[in-house]
Amino acid sequence: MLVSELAERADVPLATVKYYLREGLLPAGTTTGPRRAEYDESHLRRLRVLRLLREVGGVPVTSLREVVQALDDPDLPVHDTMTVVADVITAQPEPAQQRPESLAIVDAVLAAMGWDDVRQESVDRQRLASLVSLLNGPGPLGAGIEVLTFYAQVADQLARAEIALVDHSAERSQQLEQMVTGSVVYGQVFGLLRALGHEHHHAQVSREEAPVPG
Amino acid sequence: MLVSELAERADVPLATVKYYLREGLLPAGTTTGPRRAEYDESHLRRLRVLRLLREVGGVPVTSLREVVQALDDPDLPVHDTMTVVADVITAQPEPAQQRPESLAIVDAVLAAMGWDDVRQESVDRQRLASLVSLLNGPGPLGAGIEVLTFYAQVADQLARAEIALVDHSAERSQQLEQMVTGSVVYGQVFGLLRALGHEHHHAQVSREEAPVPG
DNA sequence: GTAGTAAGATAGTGTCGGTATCCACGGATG
DNA sequence: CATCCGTGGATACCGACACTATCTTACTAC
Repeated sequence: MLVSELAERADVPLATVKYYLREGLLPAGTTTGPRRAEYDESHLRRLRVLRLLREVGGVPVTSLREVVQALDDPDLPVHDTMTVVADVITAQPEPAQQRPESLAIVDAVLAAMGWDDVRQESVDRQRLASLVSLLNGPGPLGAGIEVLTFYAQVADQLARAEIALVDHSAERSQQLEQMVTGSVVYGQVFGLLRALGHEHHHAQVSREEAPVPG
Repeated sequence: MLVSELAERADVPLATVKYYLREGLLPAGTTTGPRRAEYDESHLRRLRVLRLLREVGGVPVTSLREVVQALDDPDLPVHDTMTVVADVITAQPEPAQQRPESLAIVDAVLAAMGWDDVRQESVDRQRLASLVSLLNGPGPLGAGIEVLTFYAQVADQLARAEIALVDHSAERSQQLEQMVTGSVVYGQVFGLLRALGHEHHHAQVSREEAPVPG
């Protein structure tokens, strides 16, 4: 297919597709003439993944470049590719200084969960420590090992189920595509369900506290 | 305290504090002279909440204005304030057209959970329907009622616990502050824990699939 | 008095994620 | 065979966003 068809099928403005091509997020089509190039289904799938990460996940374009680099290296094992992706797709730049004990708290939670396959250098581990610092700073909140471990136990249910759902017999690119998009989209889905749960349960306790007169 | 001290205590650039004042996110201090104004602890708390929503939650400044409007209306009951906030703080503009059956799927999940106190007009309900549309569109994913209900059950554990932790005897502003910031920060915390769980469990199955030789 | 800084207003800056324009030309169309 | 639409490719431009810098006036502490 031609680039205009690619854009139309993915429901993305043509100018944006050209932009992604420029940025190296989308591999060039096979040139069939001086002003002609052909794109195939793999381009379409890639484009859909990119838009999903951008629009649903809010992943910045510069991070997308790192994602595609990992995805496009056929010799990188699936798991290693996923760690690269994981380090990059979770929101927020926030470097933020952190109090020293926060990493220890995080590691205690990881130990309590038996999550001993989390890399020491995982960016998410650092980011979590930053958040823990923030929580234990000034303010009404606070994050002890018990609370965090409760959260981790709930997260574990999700993580287990989601990993179990991946078809490990499928080929590399399929697995990765599924895990990357699923991780982002279902992350949002869960967040929304949590918010809806808040709304329901808070309505319940509000009614108990202040019952309608009569 | 003077504005410069306020800025310093919250660890926010003075220019940014002035910007928030201009934008009406932060109420003006009490004027004590033509070029003098006093700020108090409530300003400091407000400023901390604002920064947290911005930096951790990624909430845009325009949405922050709606948040403070709701927070600053002392006659708005806590629960109604929270619904206003909930409609505004969950990420993404994404209007996105949706296939008609998606809302029905979402409502079936809500019914299965007994979440009958979710408002019909909840923005998150709509957003979730958009995501479901996306999931059931082209691509390797797909979201049936069963899967979504599983997610909702996990989310329910979090939502219940989080609502239960709120001190409902505290005064309005305290409750709201705690719920708003907690909802945002712990949302991030959970997301990170989920990612770390993915990393661990995926490492596990990867090792099983391709055991080290020897 | 005089140096320092406050408040308040106005204008400017950098980044991000696209859009728009332009060009030269090849393939489809009549 | 003439035309003209649309292509690939390059470059320039744009609007939103969240600040940031400057400038002015005047009080206040020394």
